[in-house]
Formats: sequence, structure tokens, C-alpha cells
Amino acid sequence: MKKDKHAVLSILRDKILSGALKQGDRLVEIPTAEMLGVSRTPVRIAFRALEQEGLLTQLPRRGYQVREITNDEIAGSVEVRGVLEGLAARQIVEKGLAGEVIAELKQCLSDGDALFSDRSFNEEKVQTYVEMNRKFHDVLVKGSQNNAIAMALQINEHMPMASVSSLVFNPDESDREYERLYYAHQQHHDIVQAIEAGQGARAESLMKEHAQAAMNRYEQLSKGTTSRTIRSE
Amino acid sequence: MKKDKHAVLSILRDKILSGALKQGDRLVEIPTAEMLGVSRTPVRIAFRALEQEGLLTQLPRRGYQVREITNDEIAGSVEVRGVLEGLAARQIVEKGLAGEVIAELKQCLSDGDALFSDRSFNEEKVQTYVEMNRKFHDVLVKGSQNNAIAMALQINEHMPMASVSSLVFNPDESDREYERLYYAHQQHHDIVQAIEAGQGARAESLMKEHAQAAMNRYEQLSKGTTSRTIRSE
DNA sequence: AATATTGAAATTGGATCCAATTGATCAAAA
DNA sequence: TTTTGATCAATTGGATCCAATTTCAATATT
Repeated sequence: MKKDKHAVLSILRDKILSGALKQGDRLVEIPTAEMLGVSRTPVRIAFRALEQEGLLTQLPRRGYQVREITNDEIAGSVEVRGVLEGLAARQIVEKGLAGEVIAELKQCLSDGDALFSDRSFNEEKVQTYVEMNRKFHDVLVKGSQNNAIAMALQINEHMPMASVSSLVFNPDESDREYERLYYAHQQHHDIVQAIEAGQGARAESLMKEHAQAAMNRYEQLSKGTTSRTIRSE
Repeated sequence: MKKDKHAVLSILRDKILSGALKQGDRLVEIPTAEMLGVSRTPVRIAFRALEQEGLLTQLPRRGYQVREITNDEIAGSVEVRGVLEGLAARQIVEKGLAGEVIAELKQCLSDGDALFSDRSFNEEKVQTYVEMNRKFHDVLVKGSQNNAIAMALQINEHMPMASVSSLVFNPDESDREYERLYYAHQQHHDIVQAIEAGQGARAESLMKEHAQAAMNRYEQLSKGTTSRTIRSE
């Protein structure tokens, strides 16, 4: 089994994002290398990259540490995602390239519609939703033809809780959760409609609002019920 | 002379941004290491980081290459900077923390005013202006108390021509250049005024416009006169 | 008992070594 | 002459080694 060049980086990032490595945990080169069955070199490179991504901080001579991410930081991160994805939506319209992406976006919409056709909502459906959601945002960002947006988002997407690929779901309130995701999906509809109609500014502000919605949800949560985080990729 | 841990990274980045390494130039570990008088290890780490920053691309088994940055990419990057700095301006107002940063911003304003007190404009003054400008944007971003903005901008700031710390100046048209920078400085005044007045949305759009102004300039340019790029830090 | 000192352990950073892969070159065969 | 095959050089990725620095603890000294 030939490991990919970035395997160590991915594995470590995953462990952090999934919570296997908790905030505040210390991470040292040699033990980490042994744990993963590789040498120190790839671990070192990965640590540096994760530091750059803001997931680790270096304690001088005491290894690295999984950074504490405050709620404020998550909120800030969501704002950033909002303006960047908003820009993407606007630029799709402004560049007049909407036609080429609309089809893909509409595919996402109908995939979503299918999910909401009956009110039942289990974990599997949520997983599908998360993937569709991710696809939607992906198409939008790529469709903007502005690579700087993707680059700027990249770091953001590695922020726990703030990325499009992770979503908090509380199975005990599946009814309310249904409502919430349904609402988010309606926003997708509105956004596509705005893009199609050439309403760049409207698409932009809808998109910002859409990012914000996830945040409201998160704030309302935070008092640790039995919710689960579901991620894609 | 003890080299900093990130010395190699900084040196290479600088060579790229300053044009000492041109777009399309190939970069290989061993010769680069020899050139800098270090071993391959720090060079490898630097290459990875520069790849992540979008300044290098890896050609499989053929080393790395300084990426070609198209005008479109620069334009996109400027747009991104606009929305992010716009967000920063708005959040300063929204968070009600304006008081603490206003003083610093005003310092920048009066430093700038001094520069424009007579119409003479030499290269030294431009250098001072670039530093003041950088400070202004820095204060604004830090003042927003939203670290995600700084993180997202970070990559952007390593993009040649698109960052706040680099500015193109044509000494042959120092009169027109004076006008341009004076106008940009007036925009700074307006932005501070908006922040002070608690006009978040206005501050945001002024800031976006301000980023855009630099771009207009760049497009108008591009037909290679004898202009110089002046950078800070 | 408190403090200074010394030395070992931990830890990182850089250098060098080795292996694997692939592109290039050159020669041989069709 | 063109194509194919084989060998070699280039290049990266990972492993290990060595040096420098800092913390920590234990011991000696006052």
C-alpha cells in the first residue's frame, strides 16, 4: 500500500477535525511518527503545514499543541466564508459565465429536493445532504473562475465547525432539524434563482445570509445536547 | 549569524515577489540548497509552503516552477482583498471596538497628510507612503478582532501585485502618481470617517472600492512603461 | 532548608544517506 | 530512418544521524 505524499498531513488533520485529537492535546514529532509508522520527516512537514492552517501552535521546545478554537473564532470564520462565497456568487453573474454552472447547481437542487420529498430524516439522509451541500458550494466557488476565492477559503475550510463540509445534527430533534435543512435548501433555490436572473448583488447577499444561518444554529446549540457532527470527505 | 527557522522560505518568497525569480523559472532542491548554502531539508519544507501559497507548482519529477500569474488572477485576488478588508472595516464598527483602533488609524491619516503637504513626490516619499498604507490596512484587519480575516488574507498577500505591500509607481509621471495616491489617501479619510460615525455598511463598501482603485490603476498600466514596484517588509 | 549547579532527557532543526520513480539518451533492430 | 529497449541521470520522498537548545531534576553547597 503506497501512501500518498500528503497522507500524514491528511491523517493528522482528520484526527483533529474529528475530535480524536482534542484541543490542547500535545503532539510531539517522535511519538507521532511512531504512532503513524513513518519517520520524523513527513511528520515535521505535516506539523508545519498544520501550524500554517492554524490547527496547531508550536510551544517552543515542547512540541506542538492542538489549538483552542473559541466560539468567536468560529463565528469570525463563518463571516469570512460568507463574504467569500458571496463574492463567488456575484462574480459568476458578473462574468456572465452563469450558464455553464447553472446546470450543475440545478442538479444539486433536485438532488436536495428528492431528499426532502418526505419528512423522514435519518442519519444517512443527512450524510447525503452534507455531500450535496458541499458540492453546491464547490460548484459555486469553482464556477466563479476566481481561484483566489478558493485559496482564501482553503484555510477556512480546515476550521472545525465552520466549514461547509461539517454539519451538526441533533438526532433527538429530527423534526426541527428537517425544518432547518429544508430552509437552508430553500436558500439554495433562491441563490440559483438570483444567479439565473443575473442579480449579482442579490446572489451575493443571499449567500452571505446563508452562511450566517449555519452560525445562528451553532450559537443556539453549544449547550451540548446529544448532537453529532457529520462531515464529508 | 543564526538564521531564523523560516529564513529559507522568506528568501525564496522574496526572490519570487521581487522578480529575481521569474515566472516559469524552474527550481530544483539541490541547486537551490547549494545556492542558499543550506541542506535540502529546509528547502523542501519551503517549497511545500510556497506551493501551498500558490507561488510554486510542482512538475512531477521535474522540480518546481514559479507559477505564472495571469492578470485575471491578480484581478481576482484584488476582489478577494476587497471583500475581506471590507468585512474587517464593517466588523470594527459592529463590534463597537472602533475607539481602540481609531487612534492608530488617525495616526496613519496624519502621517499621510504630511506626505502630501507639498506636491513634490520622490521615490523616498513613495516608500514612506507604502509603509503607511500597509500600516493602515494592518490596523484595520487586526482591529476587526477576526483572526480568520487575517488568515484568509495571508495567502493573498503573497500574490505579486495584488498585495497591499506592493505598489507600482511610474517616476516619469510623478504628477499623475501624486494625484492617484492622494486620491487613495482621501479614501482612507472617508473610511475612517465612516467607521467613526458607526456606518458599518458604508465603511465596508468604501473599503471594497478602495481595493478596486488599485486594480484600475494596474489595468491601465500593464503596457510596460518604466514603472517600478515598491514593496514594504 | 533554600538555592545554585550540573548533567541528563527531551525536542527540534538541519544534514546526509538510501530507495524509488521517471525522463532522457543512446544504441540496436526492424 | 524510425522505433524500441535498456541504461543512466535527475529528482524527489523518506529515514536516520548529529548538533544545538532548553527544561527538569537531582545533587551539592551554603
